[in-house]
Amino acid sequence: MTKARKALLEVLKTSEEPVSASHLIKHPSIRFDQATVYRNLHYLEEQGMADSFILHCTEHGTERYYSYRNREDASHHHWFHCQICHRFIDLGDCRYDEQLSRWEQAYGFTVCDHTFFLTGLCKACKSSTASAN
Amino acid sequence: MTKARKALLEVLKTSEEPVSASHLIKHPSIRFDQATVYRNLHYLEEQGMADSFILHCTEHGTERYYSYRNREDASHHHWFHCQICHRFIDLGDCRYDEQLSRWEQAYGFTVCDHTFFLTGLCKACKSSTASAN
DNA sequence: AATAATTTGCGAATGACTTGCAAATATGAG
DNA sequence: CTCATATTTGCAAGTCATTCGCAAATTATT
Repeated sequence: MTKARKALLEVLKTSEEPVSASHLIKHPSIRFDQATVYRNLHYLEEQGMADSFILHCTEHGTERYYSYRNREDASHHHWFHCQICHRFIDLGDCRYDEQLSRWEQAYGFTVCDHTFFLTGLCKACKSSTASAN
Repeated sequence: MTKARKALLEVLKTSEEPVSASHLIKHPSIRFDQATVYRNLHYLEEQGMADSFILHCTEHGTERYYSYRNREDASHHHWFHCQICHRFIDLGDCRYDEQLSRWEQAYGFTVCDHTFFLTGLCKACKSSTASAN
C-alpha cells in the first residue's frame, strides 16, 4: 500500500462525514497531486475500502463524496445533507437489503449498487432560518 | 409558456424513461441551443413539472436525468438502471414518505428532497452475459 | 401596436475529473 | 540488500457536462 493510499484511507477513516475529492486535495495530510487522489479514490472503492455517491450541493456543486468502508462487514451508511450548512447527518446502516431482493425477484434484474440520500434543512439551520417569517 | 418549454415538456411526457440533457439536445424535436435546454430544464423542475437525479454510467458519464412530473399529484418514481444496456426500469411510485417522516422526527431535520436509484444488470443483459463463464 | 420583461443563441468560461508520459517508488527474486 | 520489473506519481494538457454574459429575438403588457 502506497503512501498516498494510506493517507487517503486515514482521512476517510477518521472523518465523521463523507468527503469530496476536492476536500481531500486541500487536506493538509494529503500532499499529492489531484490525479493521484482521484486515481486512488477509485482504487480504494474498487477494493471495497471506500464507498461513494454523487451529490449536488448549491455551494460545492456536483461532486462525488467518499467514506470509509470496512471490507469485512458489508455495511454502508446513508446520509442526510443540509442545504444550508452543508453538513451530513449519518442515518445509520443501510436497511434496504430485503427491499432490494424483493425488487430483484419482481423484475429479474440483479442489483449491483444503489444510491440513497436525503437533502433538506437540519434542525439548527431550520431555527436560524426561522427569522425569514 | 415558450416553444422551448413546450417542446421539452412534450418529450419528457412521452418518454418511458428519464432522459439526460445531452439526449434532449440531440432530440429531433428539440431544436434549441444547449444553454436553452439546460435553463429550461431547471425552470421545469422549479415549477414542479419535472423531476431529476444525477447518475453516473460507464457509457454516458455523469449526467442529470429528467422525467415528467404531474404537478397535481406529488408522486415521483424511482428507477433501476442497467449497467450494460443503459436502459431504465420503472420501480413505481416512491414509497418512502413514512420512512422519511420517521427520520425527520428522529433527527429534527426537514427533508426537502431525496435521491434513490438502483444500478445493476437487467434480466436480458444477465443472460446474454452468462457466456462469460 | 408600442413598450417592458423575459428568453434565446452564441461563444466563451467553469469546474470536476481524466489521461499520456517520463520520473519516482514499490515489490520481490536471488 | 540489490538489481530488475511492475506499479504509481506528478505534471500539464485534455474532456465533458453545465453555466454565463450579452445582444438579438420573442413574449407579455398596456
